[in-house]
Amino acid sequence: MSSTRPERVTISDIARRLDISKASVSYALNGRPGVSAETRQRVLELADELSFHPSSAAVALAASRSGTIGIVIARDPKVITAEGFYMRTLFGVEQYLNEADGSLLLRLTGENGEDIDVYRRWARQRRVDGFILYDELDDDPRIPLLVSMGMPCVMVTSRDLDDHIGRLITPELETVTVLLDHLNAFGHRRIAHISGPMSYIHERVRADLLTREGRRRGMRMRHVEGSYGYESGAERTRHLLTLPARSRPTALIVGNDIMATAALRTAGELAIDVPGALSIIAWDDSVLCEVARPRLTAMDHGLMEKARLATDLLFRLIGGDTEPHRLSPVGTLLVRDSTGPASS
Amino acid sequence: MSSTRPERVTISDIARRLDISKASVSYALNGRPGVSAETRQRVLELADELSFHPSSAAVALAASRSGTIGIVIARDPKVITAEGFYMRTLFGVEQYLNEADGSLLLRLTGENGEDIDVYRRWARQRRVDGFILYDELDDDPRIPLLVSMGMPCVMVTSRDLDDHIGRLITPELETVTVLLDHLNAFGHRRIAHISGPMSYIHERVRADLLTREGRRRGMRMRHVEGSYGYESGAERTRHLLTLPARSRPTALIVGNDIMATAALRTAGELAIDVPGALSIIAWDDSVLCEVARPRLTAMDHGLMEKARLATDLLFRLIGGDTEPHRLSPVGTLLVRDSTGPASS
DNA sequence: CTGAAAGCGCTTACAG
DNA sequence: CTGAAAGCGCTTACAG
Repeated sequence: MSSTRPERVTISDIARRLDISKASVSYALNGRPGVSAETRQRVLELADELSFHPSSAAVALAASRSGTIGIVIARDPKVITAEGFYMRTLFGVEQYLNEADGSLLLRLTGENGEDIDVYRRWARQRRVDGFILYDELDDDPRIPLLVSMGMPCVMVTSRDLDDHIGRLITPELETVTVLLDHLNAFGHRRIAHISGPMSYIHERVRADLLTREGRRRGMRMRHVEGSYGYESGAERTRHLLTLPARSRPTALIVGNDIMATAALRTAGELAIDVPGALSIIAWDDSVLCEVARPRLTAMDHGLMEKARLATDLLFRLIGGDTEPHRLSPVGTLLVRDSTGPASS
Repeated sequence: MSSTRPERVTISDIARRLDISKASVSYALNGRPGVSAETRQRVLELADELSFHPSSAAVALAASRSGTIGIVIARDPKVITAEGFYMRTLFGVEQYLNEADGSLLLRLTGENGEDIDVYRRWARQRRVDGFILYDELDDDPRIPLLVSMGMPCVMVTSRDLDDHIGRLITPELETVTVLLDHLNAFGHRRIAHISGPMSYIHERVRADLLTREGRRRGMRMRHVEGSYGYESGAERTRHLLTLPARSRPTALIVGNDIMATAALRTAGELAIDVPGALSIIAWDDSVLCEVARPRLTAMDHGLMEKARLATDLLFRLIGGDTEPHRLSPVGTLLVRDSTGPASS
């Protein structure tokens, strides 16, 4: 490819040119004690001049840390590319990494459990220093696996469990409260929740809280499970909106932006006015929600900030911190045009 | 975090237990000649039993290849999270990587040129074996930088240049032909192109080809530059649709899905019927196009397949291949509801 | 504050 | 076919 020889600059080169030991160069470069201020200065200058960057492999091998974290996403490509959820999340992670000079090893697998092998391999290979985990499952197999290998990890989840992994916990009750209060103020009494797959802990937590808190407010709550996909959202909505008038919901809380968009379209096809005859809320905001007509009321969960917090927590754990749980901030309801007074 | 000691298994362990040399273990594991079939077999079995995975750092250091490729995306987070372009692309890369057992180091930077530092650092650190580059610029600074460091790279681009880096070239002429023929068949004579930033080579190539090929067909072509963002798409559309009737376009070719959605909305606001009075084509397909009403006619460029090809090409280059240019397949026009016969 | 040395876990000529 | 040995480029006790 290239005619120029890519001459590697190593700490040996720097040591030789400065006539000091490699150890001193290393100490100077890493800001460790053990060198005089003057020596440190000279090393830093020469390193800069030669635009020296340490071999990541050598550092990783010697110090047994790679400076990189891993994220493995096991989701249907179709949904994931449409949702924007993960892209925002990745951006948040990257913002942190850009400052901390860490890096991200990313793997997108299908949803057939191939992910677990990737975790095992990366951990064994010491390719990463730790993982951020999403989409917690019941008896999630990743947790015992990674714990047994001594791999630090942070689960971004809705459940607070004392299992000694890091957890960034989404305060779902607060979200549920915001949503229900919003609908309550509009006088809605019959509310349906179209969730994502109940195999995800966070969906179960949301469904449970929604049911409990809705009933506490005297609402009639109904829950149906969706898959996050467009078709599934459309189908569930059609089912709900063709129920007998007296049990038909006047408001829909929909698990993601795609299904919420589907719900909106389906209402349109059934000639049901939104928000006149039906209110719709999307659990996650995105361009889809902005661009829909009427624009969809949605929760902004501050995904980038959340991801940044998760990354920070993981780096602390890797650094030896022992306080692994943290609460992520409450989101904001973006009240747009798809919610209004109850009709019946 | 964990109470269990994560006992590393190394090739020394395997060598000791089998009473052979580390070299033999290495040869056996890597499928190299130099060991008897029987020894190889025993090594493989024991490795499997101990679920041995070589330290990636040690391999990288000794063999000076990391098995990972780098992608640095320098784009506005807002656009990137909405577009779905990159998420599809990443999925294509990952599909290849899942099979080739490679990995992806990903960095999302802003668009202020911070990316170049990341390229330099990763190359110097030998963190990656090569890069896939997107969004080629005029006199793109990444090319001389990476070439001078002997870093293999593949530019996914629209321009065929003989500069000895890998290039996966999109056949833009074919796309332009498909789009114009489609509009031509509907009798459109006045066509406007809302492009992305002209600083990108691919946008320039498209604008030039569109102008040339349109004129060759006797069409009146007009080009305006957008930013890929929603507002920009809306603003440009408003401008075009409020031109005097005789120069007002009857069809819009819009540089991405977001701006196309904006164009559709804006037409709606101006009470211009789509496709009755105006046809709209999106350059890139996405859920946004599917979900819009009317559904947007759009090009499906087979982004996943393209990304897979790019990754394959890069791996070949890393492996020493010397045929760095390749054509990516032509896309398909998804004819939906936003295009129809010209009105005037 | 500084240097000599061992070691991280592999790969790769080089001899047998 | 097999083994002993050097080396990849760092870090990190350990002595001075």
